[in-house]
Amino acid sequence: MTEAPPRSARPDRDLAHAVEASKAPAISRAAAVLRLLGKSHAPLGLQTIARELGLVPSTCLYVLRALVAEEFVAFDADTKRYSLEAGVLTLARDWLAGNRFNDLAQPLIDRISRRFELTVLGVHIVGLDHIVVVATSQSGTNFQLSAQVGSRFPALISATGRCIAAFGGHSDVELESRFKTLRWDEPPGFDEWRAQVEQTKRQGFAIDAGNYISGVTVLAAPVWKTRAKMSHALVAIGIGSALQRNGLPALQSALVSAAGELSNQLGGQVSAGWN
Amino acid sequence: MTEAPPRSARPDRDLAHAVEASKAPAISRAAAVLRLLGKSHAPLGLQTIARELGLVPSTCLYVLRALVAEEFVAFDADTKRYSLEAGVLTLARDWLAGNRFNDLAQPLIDRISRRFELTVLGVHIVGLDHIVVVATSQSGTNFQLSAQVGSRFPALISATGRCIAAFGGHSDVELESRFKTLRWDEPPGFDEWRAQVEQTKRQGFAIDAGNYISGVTVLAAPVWKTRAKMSHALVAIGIGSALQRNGLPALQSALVSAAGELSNQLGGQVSAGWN
DNA sequence: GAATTTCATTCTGTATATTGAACGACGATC
DNA sequence: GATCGTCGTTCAATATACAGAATGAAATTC
Repeated sequence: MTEAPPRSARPDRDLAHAVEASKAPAISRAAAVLRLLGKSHAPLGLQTIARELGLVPSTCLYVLRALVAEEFVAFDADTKRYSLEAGVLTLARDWLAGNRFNDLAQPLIDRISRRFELTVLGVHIVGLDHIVVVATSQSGTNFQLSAQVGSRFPALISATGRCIAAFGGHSDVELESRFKTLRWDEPPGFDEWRAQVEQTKRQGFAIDAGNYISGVTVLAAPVWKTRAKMSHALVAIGIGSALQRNGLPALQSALVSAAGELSNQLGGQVSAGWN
Repeated sequence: MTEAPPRSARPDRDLAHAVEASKAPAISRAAAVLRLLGKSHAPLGLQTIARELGLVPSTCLYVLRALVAEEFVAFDADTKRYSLEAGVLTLARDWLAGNRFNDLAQPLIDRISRRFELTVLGVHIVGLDHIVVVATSQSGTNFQLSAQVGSRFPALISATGRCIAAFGGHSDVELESRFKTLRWDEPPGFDEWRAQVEQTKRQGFAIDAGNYISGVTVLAAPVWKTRAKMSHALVAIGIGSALQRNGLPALQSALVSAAGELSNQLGGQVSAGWN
């Protein structure tokens, strides 16, 4: 009778692993809770959260209480439901304040966005497997291909991915294993992709012609914090057919030259700002 | 002999207290680390962080490692220094996505900002002692009085504070004790302030005429999520002398009417969005 | 409106996260 | 160029955060 079909069936094995390895498991749990609340489209109750993450309810309760006390999580005393609190905005502002890339990149991407009437992003390469959008600029005229600041993408996807593969200094075996996990609208074969990466090395920027999203062309140019380390990229996103007409070569050189300018500015002064 | 004079003299007694009371002290420590890194204008080393927060270095190291693993903290392997990582942006985006107030408020404050040529903010009331700026709109023409999204202020400061005092349902003793901790350019006396709060109750909005910042006038109108609970406020900020000329009464009614409209929209549908 | 499931929360013993000292390595100082 | 100070890191003992059962409250069902 009490059949209890497992609703979510996936009590977050990654979390279990992270908790096991860490010397501060409470922090892993807290991070998992925050991300779960972030993904959720509505406030969640204690049991739901615990079930979803594979946590013991009592432990989960203590985690939530601590997060509420720190103003990262909001608690509605009437409904007993939890959601993200505005405190997370403060951290984001602090990060942006200490980040020179954004201040320098914004005017450059604004200019390119206006001139070519498309969406331009600044992205930050975090770790070895993710990138985060940190600056955006959309031309009002185009029906905008929008991406919000804070969005995360797999490192190797689309044009940015080819840049990272070309300039990130990762081993071939690692590239191949990560490549297999990617989701594309129209996936390139691995050999085909390898060839495109090689071309990216030669020409200094990458193109994704409809692979990631059908009909959408993406350009990416690398930005170097130091000579050795590619830290960011500038990304232009437009409708493929429109781009062919409006002078792809001009966009390419504009993007590459802006990225180069940024690299110089970031590499120059070492002491102020740190990302 | 081992006198060990305390360098920073203030190893964060609040943190010590929070850790003591909590059943998940690691989370309090992690939050303190994040906030410290946020405030800092440069990456920090392990010892510096531990000293500043009154933590044992080894414990602090484990906290930092966990935060790095969760991509909330960046670690420079060369300099062994820690700073905030872009992962915090993702949480902020998630919060914004689940928040109907912002979407509804932005066009309204844009309109008021353009019409009266001043800075208009949407603020979120978090807990009993802080507000957070969640939306901003600056008129390009004025030399902008800027405030960034994510900025935190004491709940009772300036015009917003008078609104919270008037409509927040807090006890008089609590109001007085919190009032004493505030920092103003030109502090009002407590009795004077009480009278202004009473006036705010009657007229439905608040004015700060140069108290918080000399020469700057601030208006605030309350936004109600439910009949009982003031959850947000709309805030207009301008140069005092300019405001007197440009029709303060018109601004007042525009602000109050926008706040009322928001209250209706937020109170209406209960199920979508939650802040 | 009573019964029953589901929820949030408290409680207690134990596995373990935290502590403080010791280690090794780097950089500054004289 | 040797010494000293400071840094990041490891390790073993123990104070304690956490898992699981028990409790009470609140919906939900019949």
